[in-house]
Amino acid sequence: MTERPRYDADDGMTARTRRQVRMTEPVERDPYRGRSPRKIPAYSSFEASRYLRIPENTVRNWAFGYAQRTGPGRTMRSRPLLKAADTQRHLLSFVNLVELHMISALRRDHNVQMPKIRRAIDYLEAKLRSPHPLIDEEMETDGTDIFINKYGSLINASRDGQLAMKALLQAHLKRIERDERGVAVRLFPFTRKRDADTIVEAPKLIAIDPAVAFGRPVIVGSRVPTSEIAQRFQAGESPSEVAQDFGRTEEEVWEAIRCEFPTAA
DNA sequence: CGCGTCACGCTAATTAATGT
DNA sequence: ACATTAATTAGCGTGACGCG
Repeated sequence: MTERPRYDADDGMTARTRRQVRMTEPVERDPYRGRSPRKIPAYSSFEASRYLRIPENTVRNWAFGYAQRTGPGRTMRSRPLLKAADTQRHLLSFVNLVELHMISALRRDHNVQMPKIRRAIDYLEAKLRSPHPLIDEEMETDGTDIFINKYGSLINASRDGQLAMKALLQAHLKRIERDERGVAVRLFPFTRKRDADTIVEAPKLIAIDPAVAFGRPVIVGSRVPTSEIAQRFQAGESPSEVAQDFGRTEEEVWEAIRCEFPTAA
Protein backbone atom coordinates (compact mmCIF):
# COMPACT_ATOMS: atom_id res chain seq x y z
CA MET A 1 0.00 0.00 0.00
CA THR A 2 2.67 2.44 0.98
CA GLU A 3 4.79 3.32 -1.99
CA ARG A 4 8.25 2.31 -1.08
CA PRO A 5 11.12 2.14 -3.49
CA ARG A 6 11.11 -1.08 -5.47
CA TYR A 7 12.82 -2.37 -8.49
CA ASP A 8 11.10 -1.84 -11.78
CA ALA A 9 8.23 -4.24 -11.86
CA ASP A 10 8.44 -5.07 -15.53
CA ASP A 11 12.10 -5.55 -16.20
CA GLY A 12 11.40 -9.21 -16.86
CA MET A 13 14.09 -10.57 -14.61
CA THR A 14 14.27 -13.15 -11.93
CA ALA A 15 15.38 -12.10 -8.51
CA ARG A 16 18.73 -13.67 -9.15
CA THR A 17 19.47 -11.99 -12.44
CA ARG A 18 18.21 -8.75 -10.98
CA ARG A 19 20.80 -9.19 -8.25
CA GLN A 20 23.47 -9.66 -10.84
CA VAL A 21 22.30 -6.55 -12.60
CA ARG A 22 22.76 -4.61 -9.41
CA MET A 23 26.42 -5.48 -9.69
CA THR A 24 26.77 -4.88 -13.40
CA GLU A 25 24.31 -2.19 -14.32
CA PRO A 26 26.28 0.66 -12.84
CA VAL A 27 28.81 0.13 -15.54
CA GLU A 28 26.35 0.55 -18.33
CA ARG A 29 23.70 2.71 -16.68
CA ASP A 30 25.38 5.53 -14.85
CA PRO A 31 24.96 6.31 -11.26
CA TYR A 32 27.90 4.32 -9.99
CA ARG A 33 30.29 4.62 -12.87
CA GLY A 34 33.83 4.61 -11.72
CA ARG A 35 32.84 3.31 -8.34
CA SER A 36 34.59 0.28 -7.09
CA PRO A 37 32.49 -2.87 -6.98
CA ARG A 38 33.14 -2.91 -3.26
CA LYS A 39 30.90 0.11 -2.87
CA ILE A 40 28.07 -0.84 -5.14
CA PRO A 41 24.77 -1.43 -3.37
CA ALA A 42 24.39 -5.10 -4.14
CA TYR A 43 23.12 -6.83 -1.03
CA SER A 44 19.72 -6.73 0.59
CA SER A 45 19.37 -6.88 4.34
CA PHE A 46 18.12 -10.40 3.91
CA GLU A 47 21.26 -11.52 2.12
CA ALA A 48 23.52 -9.73 4.55
CA SER A 49 21.74 -11.36 7.46
CA ARG A 50 22.19 -14.80 5.95
CA TYR A 51 25.82 -14.42 5.04
CA LEU A 52 26.86 -12.81 8.29
CA ARG A 53 24.56 -14.81 10.56
CA ILE A 54 22.95 -11.74 12.01
CA PRO A 55 19.15 -11.63 12.29
CA GLU A 56 17.59 -9.67 9.48
CA ASN A 57 15.95 -7.06 11.66
CA THR A 58 19.21 -6.44 13.43
CA VAL A 59 20.94 -5.84 10.13
CA ARG A 60 18.28 -3.34 9.23
CA ASN A 61 18.49 -1.60 12.59
CA TRP A 62 22.24 -1.28 12.39
CA ALA A 63 22.47 -0.26 8.78
CA PHE A 64 19.49 2.03 8.42
CA GLY A 65 18.51 2.97 11.95
CA TYR A 66 15.20 2.19 13.53
CA ALA A 67 12.24 3.85 15.15
CA GLN A 68 10.77 2.82 18.44
CA ARG A 69 7.72 3.84 20.40
CA THR A 70 8.84 5.33 23.68
CA GLY A 71 5.44 6.42 24.87
CA PRO A 72 2.04 7.39 23.61
CA GLY A 73 2.67 9.47 20.53
CA ARG A 74 6.42 9.58 21.16
CA THR A 75 8.92 7.78 19.02
CA MET A 76 12.65 7.84 18.99
CA ARG A 77 14.78 7.22 15.99
CA SER A 78 18.25 5.71 16.14
CA ARG A 79 21.11 6.70 13.95
CA PRO A 80 22.55 4.09 11.58
CA LEU A 81 25.94 2.68 12.59
CA LEU A 82 27.36 2.87 9.12
CA LYS A 83 26.97 4.67 5.83
CA ALA A 84 24.86 2.32 3.79
CA ALA A 85 25.49 2.34 0.06
CA ASP A 86 21.85 2.97 -0.78
CA THR A 87 19.62 4.04 2.06
CA GLN A 88 16.72 4.71 -0.28
CA ARG A 89 16.45 1.20 -1.55
CA HIS A 90 17.84 -0.43 1.57
CA LEU A 91 20.82 -1.94 -0.17
CA LEU A 92 24.25 -2.61 1.23
CA SER A 93 27.65 -2.71 -0.39
CA PHE A 94 30.44 -5.16 0.19
CA VAL A 95 32.12 -2.54 2.35
CA ASN A 96 28.99 -2.34 4.46
CA LEU A 97 28.95 -6.11 4.80
CA VAL A 98 32.45 -6.05 6.19
CA GLU A 99 31.47 -3.28 8.59
CA LEU A 100 28.55 -5.30 9.84
CA HIS A 101 30.93 -8.18 10.33
CA MET A 102 33.04 -6.01 12.62
CA ILE A 103 30.14 -4.46 14.47
CA SER A 104 28.80 -7.91 15.11
CA ALA A 105 32.13 -8.79 16.70
CA LEU A 106 31.71 -6.00 19.20
CA ARG A 107 28.03 -6.16 19.83
CA ARG A 108 27.17 -9.81 19.61
CA ASP A 109 30.39 -11.57 20.45
CA HIS A 110 31.71 -9.16 22.99
CA ASN A 111 28.53 -7.64 24.33
CA VAL A 112 29.58 -4.04 23.99
CA GLN A 113 26.64 -1.71 24.34
CA MET A 114 25.43 0.19 21.37
CA PRO A 115 26.12 3.73 22.61
CA LYS A 116 29.70 2.76 23.31
CA ILE A 117 30.08 1.30 19.85
CA ARG A 118 28.70 4.52 18.43
CA ARG A 119 31.15 6.63 20.37
CA ALA A 120 34.02 4.41 19.35
CA ILE A 121 33.08 4.56 15.68
CA ASP A 122 32.68 8.33 15.77
CA TYR A 123 36.03 8.69 17.44
CA LEU A 124 37.81 6.37 15.05
CA GLU A 125 36.20 8.07 12.11
CA ALA A 126 37.77 11.35 13.11
CA LYS A 127 41.04 9.84 14.25
CA LEU A 128 41.67 7.66 11.22
CA ARG A 129 39.94 10.08 8.85
CA SER A 130 38.12 7.21 7.29
CA PRO A 131 34.43 6.99 6.46
CA HIS A 132 34.55 3.29 7.28
CA PRO A 133 37.01 3.22 10.16
CA LEU A 134 36.23 -0.25 11.46
CA ILE A 135 37.52 -1.88 8.31
CA ASP A 136 40.27 0.58 7.55
CA GLU A 137 43.73 -0.87 7.19
CA GLU A 138 44.94 1.23 10.08
CA MET A 139 42.44 -0.51 12.25
CA GLU A 140 44.40 -3.68 11.86
CA THR A 141 47.72 -2.12 12.75
CA ASP A 142 47.23 0.71 15.25
CA GLY A 143 43.46 0.87 15.25
CA THR A 144 42.75 -1.86 17.71
CA ASP A 145 45.22 -0.41 20.18
CA ILE A 146 43.82 3.07 19.79
CA PHE A 147 40.43 1.55 20.23
CA ILE A 148 41.33 -0.42 23.32
CA ASN A 149 43.34 2.39 24.91
CA LYS A 150 40.62 4.92 24.42
CA TYR A 151 37.58 2.75 24.97
CA GLY A 152 38.88 -0.37 26.62
CA SER A 153 38.27 0.79 30.15
CA LEU A 154 34.94 2.22 29.20
CA ILE A 155 33.85 -0.96 27.56
CA ASN A 156 35.51 -3.50 29.73
CA ALA A 157 37.05 -2.58 33.03
CA SER A 158 39.34 -5.53 33.51
CA ARG A 159 42.69 -5.84 31.82
CA ASP A 160 41.95 -9.41 30.87
CA GLY A 161 38.71 -8.31 29.34
CA GLN A 162 40.52 -5.76 27.26
CA LEU A 163 43.03 -8.30 26.05
CA ALA A 164 40.21 -10.65 25.18
CA MET A 165 38.50 -7.94 23.22
CA LYS A 166 41.64 -7.13 21.31
CA ALA A 167 42.03 -10.79 20.42
CA LEU A 168 38.44 -10.93 19.27
CA LEU A 169 38.77 -7.84 17.12
CA GLN A 170 41.94 -9.21 15.59
CA ALA A 171 40.25 -12.52 14.92
CA HIS A 172 37.53 -10.73 13.02
CA LEU A 173 40.00 -8.54 11.16
CA LYS A 174 41.90 -11.66 10.13
CA ARG A 175 38.88 -12.68 8.11
CA ILE A 176 39.16 -9.60 5.96
CA GLU A 177 41.58 -9.95 3.08
CA ARG A 178 43.23 -6.82 1.75
CA ASP A 179 44.99 -5.94 -1.46
CA GLU A 180 48.42 -4.40 -1.59
CA ARG A 181 46.90 -0.99 -0.90
CA GLY A 182 45.28 -2.29 2.25
CA VAL A 183 41.79 -2.11 0.83
CA ALA A 184 39.39 -4.80 1.98
CA VAL A 185 38.68 -6.96 -1.03
CA ARG A 186 37.48 -10.26 0.32
CA LEU A 187 35.58 -11.47 3.36
CA PHE A 188 35.56 -14.90 4.89
CA PRO A 189 32.28 -14.96 6.78
CA PHE A 190 31.77 -17.17 9.80
CA THR A 191 29.69 -20.11 8.71
CA ARG A 192 29.04 -21.84 11.97
CA LYS A 193 27.98 -20.97 15.41
CA ARG A 194 30.90 -19.24 17.02
CA ASP A 195 32.17 -18.75 20.51
CA ALA A 196 35.37 -17.45 22.05
CA ASP A 197 37.16 -20.77 21.71
CA THR A 198 36.40 -21.68 18.12
CA ILE A 199 36.51 -18.20 16.70
CA VAL A 200 40.21 -17.96 16.09
CA GLU A 201 40.66 -21.17 14.16
CA ALA A 202 37.32 -21.19 12.37
CA PRO A 203 38.13 -22.39 8.84
CA LYS A 204 38.08 -20.03 5.89
CA LEU A 205 36.32 -22.11 3.29
CA ILE A 206 33.74 -19.63 2.07
CA ALA A 207 34.57 -16.24 0.63
CA ILE A 208 32.64 -13.18 -0.44
CA ASP A 209 34.51 -11.34 -3.15
CA PRO A 210 32.79 -8.58 -5.07
CA ALA A 211 34.85 -9.50 -8.10
CA VAL A 212 33.72 -13.13 -8.13
CA ALA A 213 30.24 -14.42 -8.93
CA PHE A 214 28.72 -10.98 -8.48
CA GLY A 215 29.72 -10.92 -4.86
CA ARG A 216 27.80 -14.00 -3.85
CA PRO A 217 29.58 -16.26 -1.40
CA VAL A 218 31.62 -18.95 -3.11
CA ILE A 219 33.80 -21.84 -2.07
CA VAL A 220 37.29 -20.47 -1.66
CA GLY A 221 39.49 -20.88 -4.69
CA SER A 222 36.58 -21.70 -6.94
CA ARG A 223 33.82 -19.77 -8.58
CA VAL A 224 31.13 -22.07 -7.26
CA PRO A 225 28.48 -20.07 -5.41
CA THR A 226 27.24 -21.57 -2.18
CA SER A 227 23.70 -21.09 -3.44
CA GLU A 228 24.45 -23.47 -6.30
CA ILE A 229 25.57 -26.12 -3.83
CA ALA A 230 22.62 -25.52 -1.55
CA GLN A 231 20.20 -25.93 -4.44
CA ARG A 232 21.64 -29.30 -5.39
CA PHE A 233 21.50 -30.39 -1.81
CA GLN A 234 17.92 -29.28 -1.48
CA ALA A 235 17.04 -31.19 -4.62
CA GLY A 236 18.17 -34.34 -2.90
CA GLU A 237 21.75 -34.83 -3.98
CA SER A 238 24.06 -36.06 -1.27
CA PRO A 239 26.91 -33.80 -0.23
CA SER A 240 29.47 -36.32 -1.44
CA GLU A 241 27.88 -36.39 -4.88
CA VAL A 242 27.85 -32.61 -5.02
CA ALA A 243 31.44 -32.49 -3.87
CA GLN A 244 32.39 -34.89 -6.62
CA ASP A 245 30.57 -32.87 -9.27
CA PHE A 246 32.30 -29.65 -8.42
CA GLY A 247 35.63 -31.18 -7.54
CA ARG A 248 35.51 -29.89 -3.99
CA THR A 249 35.81 -31.61 -0.67
CA GLU A 250 32.81 -32.73 1.28
CA GLU A 251 33.73 -30.39 4.12
CA GLU A 252 33.59 -27.46 1.74
CA VAL A 253 30.19 -28.55 0.57
CA TRP A 254 28.89 -28.71 4.12
CA GLU A 255 30.24 -25.25 4.80
CA ALA A 256 28.47 -23.97 1.73
CA ILE A 257 25.22 -25.52 2.89
CA ARG A 258 25.66 -24.02 6.34
CA CYS A 259 26.23 -20.66 4.77
CA GLU A 260 22.91 -20.80 2.93
CA PHE A 261 20.83 -22.39 5.67
CA PRO A 262 21.93 -20.77 8.91
CA THR A 263 19.40 -22.76 10.88
CA ALA A 264 20.71 -26.13 9.73
CA ALA A 265 22.92 -28.18 11.98
C1' DC B 1 -3.93 -19.44 -10.87
C1' DG B 2 -1.74 -21.01 -6.45
C1' DC B 3 2.29 -21.64 -3.80
C1' DG B 4 6.67 -20.28 -2.19
C1' DT B 5 10.00 -16.67 -1.49
C1' DC B 6 11.47 -12.20 -0.48
C1' DA B 7 11.12 -7.16 0.94
C1' DC B 8 9.60 -4.16 4.20
C1' DG B 9 7.02 -1.94 7.74
C1' DC B 10 5.07 -2.76 11.91
C1' DT B 11 4.14 -4.51 16.80
C1' DA B 12 5.33 -6.65 20.80
C1' DA B 13 8.05 -9.56 23.90
C1' DT B 14 12.30 -9.75 26.18
C1' DT B 15 16.32 -8.37 28.25
C1' DA B 16 19.91 -5.19 29.60
C1' DA B 17 21.16 -0.62 31.01
C1' DT B 18 20.13 3.72 33.38
C1' DG B 19 17.78 7.00 36.13
C1' DT B 20 15.63 8.43 40.48
C1' DA C 1 13.51 -0.81 44.63
C1' DC C 2 11.14 0.62 40.88
C1' DA C 3 10.34 2.94 36.48
C1' DT C 4 11.99 4.24 32.14
C1' DT C 5 14.70 3.83 28.08
C1' DA C 6 17.50 1.29 24.68
C1' DA C 7 18.45 -2.62 21.87
C1' DT C 8 17.51 -6.96 19.91
C1' DT C 9 14.68 -10.23 17.90
C1' DA C 10 10.46 -12.98 16.60
C1' DG C 11 6.65 -12.78 14.15
C1' DC C 12 2.74 -10.84 11.44
C1' DG C 13 0.56 -8.63 7.28
C1' DT C 14 0.98 -7.11 2.76
C1' DG C 15 2.47 -6.84 -1.63
C1' DA C 16 5.39 -8.35 -5.52
C1' DC C 17 7.23 -11.63 -8.18
C1' DG C 18 8.83 -16.33 -10.03
C1' DC C 19 7.88 -20.80 -11.23
C1' DG C 20 5.27 -24.55 -12.30
